Amino acid sequence: MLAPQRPMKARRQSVILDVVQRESIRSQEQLRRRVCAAGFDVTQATLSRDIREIGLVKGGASGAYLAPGGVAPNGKTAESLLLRAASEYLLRVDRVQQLVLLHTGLGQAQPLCVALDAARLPEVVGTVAGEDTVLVIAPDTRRAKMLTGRLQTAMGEGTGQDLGK
Amino acid sequence: MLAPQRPMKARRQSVILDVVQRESIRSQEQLRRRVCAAGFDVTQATLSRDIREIGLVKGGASGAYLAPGGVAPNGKTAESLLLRAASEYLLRVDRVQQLVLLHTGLGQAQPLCVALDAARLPEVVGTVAGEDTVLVIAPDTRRAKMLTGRLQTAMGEGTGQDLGK
DNA sequence: CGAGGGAAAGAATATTTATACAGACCGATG
DNA sequence: CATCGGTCTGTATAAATATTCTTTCCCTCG
Repeated sequence: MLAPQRPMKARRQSVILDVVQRESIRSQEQLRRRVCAAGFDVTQATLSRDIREIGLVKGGASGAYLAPGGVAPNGKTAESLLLRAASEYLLRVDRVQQLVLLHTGLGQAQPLCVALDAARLPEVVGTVAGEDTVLVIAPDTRRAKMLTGRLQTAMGEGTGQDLGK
Repeated sequence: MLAPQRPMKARRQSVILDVVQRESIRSQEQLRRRVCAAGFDVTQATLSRDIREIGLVKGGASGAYLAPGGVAPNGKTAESLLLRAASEYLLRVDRVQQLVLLHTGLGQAQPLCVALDAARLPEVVGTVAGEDTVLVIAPDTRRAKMLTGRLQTAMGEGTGQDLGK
């Protein structure tokens, strides 16, 4: 033990929660890298214990770690909230004609969908939130493409595909 | 493999869901014993795959497997409710590429849609319920086919519930 | 001050879970 | 019928996770 350990554990666990909500974490090793990058030098064993204490849950279709209750970030303007939600929840964007599929971690489609609705973008006619995906119906293919690009930018880097089926 | 494997998988997964809800299962080996006892000779590998498909989640304070979305106190799972809803309302299933159309009697699309959403199937990205039709968007054609088959089976099997209870 | 207790965490390891691979089994097709 | 394509599964194994054991650091008493 080198580092001081007063509120250490609590802060670390908070970081863990944050990381897990921000991106899709599928192993403790992957998580460890993130947490280390955030300045906490931890081992897998400790993470295993932390995860249990926090009550994180692993599995679902995505196989990622999830926070049980879901998340509710505090309000900003609709637009900035959407950007924030996109950067936080959005994992991938696909488009099929005028339909856009937004992929998130399990249970995160709902908050993203709410943010998207609230933003009232002209490209969005309607949305349907699944468990880990939001279906967005755009007026036409052109605007679906616009939306796709916009969200991919917000996401940070576009990993999505654009199948024209 | 000697036994026939028609709706095998679906039944087995349904049993898994039941077992997991009935008692605290903390490992696949433990689950395997229960499922075997229910008449399904199955290996850990298959359970691992089933668990992912069903969308079960492991962790939390208990470290047990959980059905996402909480547990119904009366013991009815979202899955069994869906089977019941399907057998009751579903008249026909069509598929067009990755879109699945569920036909019901007038005014019955909504309840079926609710059941479908609650089941959180991995093949279901999102749903839109009309008056007598539910549109289901699957991630791709393959899973749309899976869903189609599954629902047609449920539709044919009248009373939905399985053996072993 | 010097036990004694307890939380915290690393190292090593046991246990558990996911996966690569291959075989069996349809169903459709030519 | 032979073949191809798909799904489903078991076996063996890799990968991931939980746990045991041990040490280090505070505290709190006496």
